[in-house]
Amino acid sequence: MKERKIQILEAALACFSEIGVAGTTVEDIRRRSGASTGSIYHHFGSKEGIAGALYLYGKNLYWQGLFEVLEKVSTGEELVRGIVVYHLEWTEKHPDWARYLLYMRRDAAIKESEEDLRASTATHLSRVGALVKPFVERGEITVYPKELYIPLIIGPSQEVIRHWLAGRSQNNPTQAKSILADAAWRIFKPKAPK
Amino acid sequence: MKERKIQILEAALACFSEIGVAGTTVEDIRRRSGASTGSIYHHFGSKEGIAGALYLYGKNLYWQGLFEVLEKVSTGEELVRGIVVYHLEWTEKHPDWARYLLYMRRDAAIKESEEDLRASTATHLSRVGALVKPFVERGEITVYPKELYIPLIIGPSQEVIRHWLAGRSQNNPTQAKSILADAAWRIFKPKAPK
Amino acid sequence: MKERKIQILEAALACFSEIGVAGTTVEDIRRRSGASTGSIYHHFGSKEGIAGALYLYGKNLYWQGLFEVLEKVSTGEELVRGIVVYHLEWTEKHPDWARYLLYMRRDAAIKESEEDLRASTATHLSRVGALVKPFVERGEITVYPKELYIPLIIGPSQEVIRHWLAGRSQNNPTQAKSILADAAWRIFKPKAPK
Amino acid sequence: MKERKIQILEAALACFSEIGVAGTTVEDIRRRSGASTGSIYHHFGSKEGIAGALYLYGKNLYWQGLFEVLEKVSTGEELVRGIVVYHLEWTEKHPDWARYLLYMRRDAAIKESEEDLRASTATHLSRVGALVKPFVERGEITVYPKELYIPLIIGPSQEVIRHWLAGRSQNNPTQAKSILADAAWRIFKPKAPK
DNA sequence: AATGAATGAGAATTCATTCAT
DNA sequence: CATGAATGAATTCTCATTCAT
Repeated sequence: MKERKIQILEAALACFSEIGVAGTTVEDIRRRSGASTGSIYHHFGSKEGIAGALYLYGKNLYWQGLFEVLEKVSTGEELVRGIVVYHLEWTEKHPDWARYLLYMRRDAAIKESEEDLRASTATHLSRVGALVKPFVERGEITVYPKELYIPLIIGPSQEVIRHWLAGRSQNNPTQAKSILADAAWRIFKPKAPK
Repeated sequence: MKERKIQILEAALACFSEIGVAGTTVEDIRRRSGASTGSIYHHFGSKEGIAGALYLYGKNLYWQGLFEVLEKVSTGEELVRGIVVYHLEWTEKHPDWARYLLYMRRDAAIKESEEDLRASTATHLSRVGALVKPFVERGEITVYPKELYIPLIIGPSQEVIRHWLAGRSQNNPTQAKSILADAAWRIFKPKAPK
Repeated sequence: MKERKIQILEAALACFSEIGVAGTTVEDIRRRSGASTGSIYHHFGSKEGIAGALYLYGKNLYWQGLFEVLEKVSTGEELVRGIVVYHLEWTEKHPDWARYLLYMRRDAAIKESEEDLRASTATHLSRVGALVKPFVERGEITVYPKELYIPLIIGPSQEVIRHWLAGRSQNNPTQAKSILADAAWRIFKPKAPK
Repeated sequence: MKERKIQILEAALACFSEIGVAGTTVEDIRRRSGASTGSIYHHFGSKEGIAGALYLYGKNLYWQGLFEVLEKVSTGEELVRGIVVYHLEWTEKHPDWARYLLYMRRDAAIKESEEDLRASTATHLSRVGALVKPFVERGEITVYPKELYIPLIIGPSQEVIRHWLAGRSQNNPTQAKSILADAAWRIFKPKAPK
């Protein structure tokens, strides 16, 4: 991507994270990025356009890191714990991105109908599905309805993260990582001896 | 409460739930409620005033129902399962309220500093603490750091709810209630036989 | 109509006439009318809204005057000459309105699809039709295809008016009124003795 | 002329004709022509530059055709009817050009002050004057004040054309050509037998 | 000649809030 | 209490034009 576009996205992320998308004005982004108003609109078309591009970009960052983790795990337990720990660590390392992706979900939902986001989400999910499938087939993790995997694995972590990102908690998310990983594994550990 | 005030609050809830507080204009509320601009300001002073009154009211609704559940449970398992099920059922029954309370959380952080909300939240939490304490002391549920109880119990349910409220899921939250309750209980069931 | 609305319309007419609709900014109208931006939008919704309301208002002015003329004529020749002369005199008396109605025709065409303008135009035309019909039936004026009456009667006058309004002619339109009325009558005078 | 220049002019004509010069953005022309912004400015210097070049070109097209007609007529009646019919036919054949020249008239007033347009208009008018003069002198057409010739000959046709170009009429202009030519001739036919 | 990113002044419009009736 | 006109600062977005490559 072009230098200018990146500068604008970085400024936007900082602003959005600090004062929210609604609270951020294009003027804020202009000032912070050093770009001109026209340039911003040239590249992104609208404030929503910036938000959408940013969401896509951030999501890709998150998923790329996750895939690296998924490719290294060899047991069901490593899989479940790996996802939880990655989620907590990534968030703690990139709080701005995490905050943005979390709070933007809804607004982004509008844009999600657009080609790019839809396509990217579909690709990621099917790729994850493929990586997880073998563990399920080998009976290394409990079988659940498809749409419950994500909630069951990262649900508790998400709640912890929300509190922390909202500034309502002093404890870093990773402080609880072993408890949260244990909890997730309790949910996914097969009942019968494998 | 006067008829007019209630009309305004109902209209506001519908608007806030649909397009968020920031996205809702006073004009939207005026149109939907049938009240005049002046009347709205007469009753609530500001847009934030409406949002605050609504938040307080909705939170009380949620907590009151929860207390009724908590007062009936007699075992740790009933406690954990009861909370999960209540959470899912209440949400499904009051999606507008649920959506509003969920999306307001962040903005609420600001408002939470205000007298009423602070006081109410503190009261609720200590009351819950008192109700839960005996079960912990009796060893009926696993001991966790204080700030992890809520995430561990309702985290997965929250994720399911979020998807549903955002319209990204066809399945009603309560469809998964037994799985989610099971999962929560797996997390809280004491390791050693009680 | 309320005082403020009229002030805004008057200011808008002056501006539009002087520098065109496209060239006029809402700020121009605000300054000239003394109203606030918000008030302008409260009453008209948009710049186009002002243009539309103005068009409707001006058209009514024109037609009302025309009806007064039409009600007084008693022969076919008086009818034809009366229309021509009225058209020239009205224009010369209200150059701002004339300019606006003439140049706005096209843009107004967009708005014409809206209830008000459509309805008003239909009403006027049918009323004129009713007033003219007797003369046609009595054979006092030549019969032409319906859609050609207006072009044939005021076509030449329109061209003269356009030049004058555009500032490309020193001669007032009414200077040519007898020639233009003669020409119109030549077109409509029945061939055979009536 | 270079291919690129022509592409730009054609795109500009289409745009200007559809939504007017003021309503057309350079971006519209860029998209439609396939040229780059820079290229457009390289060739024409400004949006006005395109409009001017186009106006000059279109006007010449119109006049050239008219001269061909004028050179063939041998009687006053042929002259008057010839102009009317040419005007209607040319318009119907080149609606984009007609629309553009018509709607540009006012803006053109400004540009008319520029060298090229002024000179060209003057040349055309004097040439027409020279061609018409003999008929006047021979008494084959009625004498009118100079500035009324154009309005009297093509006034009604212009009105018909305007309606058609604005899409407010289903009937093609040429459908009415014999009536309109008759009407014009009634205006110009000498009273006394020639 | 061509390209398209960059510019920035200026425009339309929004919206929470106030206030006279 | 109710009404709705009025306010005006703030915001998003447009667009002709310039300029480096």
